[in-house]
Amino acid sequence: MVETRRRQIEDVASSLFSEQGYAGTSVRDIARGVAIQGASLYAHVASKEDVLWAIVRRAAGRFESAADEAERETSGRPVGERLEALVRAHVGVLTDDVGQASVFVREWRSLSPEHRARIGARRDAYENRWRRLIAEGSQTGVFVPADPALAAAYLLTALNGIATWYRPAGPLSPRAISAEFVNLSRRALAPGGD
Amino acid sequence: MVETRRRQIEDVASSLFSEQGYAGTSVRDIARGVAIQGASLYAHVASKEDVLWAIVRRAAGRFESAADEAERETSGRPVGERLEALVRAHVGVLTDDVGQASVFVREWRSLSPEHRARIGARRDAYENRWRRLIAEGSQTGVFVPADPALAAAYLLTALNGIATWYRPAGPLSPRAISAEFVNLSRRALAPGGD
DNA sequence: TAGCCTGCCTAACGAACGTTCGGTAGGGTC
DNA sequence: GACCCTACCGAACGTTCGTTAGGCAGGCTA
Repeated sequence: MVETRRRQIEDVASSLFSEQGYAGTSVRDIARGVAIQGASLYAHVASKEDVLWAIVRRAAGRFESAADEAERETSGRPVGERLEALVRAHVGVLTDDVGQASVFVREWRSLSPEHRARIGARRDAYENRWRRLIAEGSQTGVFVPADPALAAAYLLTALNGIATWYRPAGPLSPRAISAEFVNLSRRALAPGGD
Repeated sequence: MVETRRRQIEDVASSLFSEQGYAGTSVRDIARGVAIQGASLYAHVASKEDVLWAIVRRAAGRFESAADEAERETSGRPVGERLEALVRAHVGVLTDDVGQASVFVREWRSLSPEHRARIGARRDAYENRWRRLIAEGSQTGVFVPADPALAAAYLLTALNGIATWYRPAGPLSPRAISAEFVNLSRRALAPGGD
């Protein structure tokens, strides 16, 4: 029950943080979401920032292992397919738990300096995967010549935008979004258009 | 001096809000930025939210009039050129005042319900310009067939991402960013690639 | 039955929050 | 010299913040 409670707190905090931001959410708000008193939260949690850190860390892990799997599955395949798998994995993580993902995308600035640095390094490493892939495609002529850093930023923020508007109850299925965004992303880098 | 002071307050608030968020910035933080006491702010400002509202409203106006001008200048031209002008205008507003633009992009959720509704309507109208253009291009075969709503969301959030990482002192000039992002955006919608 | 552990409570802490108030220094107007 | 206005001050308001402390009910273990 302890671990369940802790998870429940993180889930409630995820959606509150994603709706109102970290600074805009009080400890008592979170507690209300799990139907206990604010002070009682501290039986399960070290601090408010500890909750944010747990959410962000877990979300980062999900992005990383999804990308790991995508790269493993498409290892040795053409660059275009590897990019497509990466896009699909990223969108999948986003739509799988929007609350958590949008906290990861938007609220990492609210972490303590130490945690922010730690997560910043992981974000850089993750973004570097995209840059490397784009650079490889550019050099081999499969992609249009593009600044890998700029193109990666373009793609990643385009995808991350999903976190701001996607709602599971909405009209668009994760599959439909993924398909369309894969097409847009592949074409953005594909030579020949125009 | 009154009007200057007010503008000075909004400028300081812009950068603070964009760095720490609206909820994470105190009235006394803003006051410190203009070297007066927190209470003295209220000689120039009705409330904290009033400052945010002024910033957001002004930023919205800048996006709108930049798009107006872009559409006026390219009226009657091919869809591809009109989209390019729209992208260029949007990126220009973003890089012209990153602080203000990123407050507009990220912090409109912190507005009061009334103001949030007002700005939401303007955001919708702005996004509709993009959708219409994309729909026109899709129907005439100039662009690839795409869901205009999804494609507009993709493009706009890709561009808006600039607000999160662009710094005037950084290595990338607004012109270079604009050129690259115009290319990526045009190609994303152009048929023929892959 | 005694004792302990878990999970929550109420009460309270000091600090910070947005905002209001009365006052005052200094310059411009009559 | 009397007056007023602008721009700011320090003090304080009531509220909320994150967090700590001590206690109590109820189930598990001995």
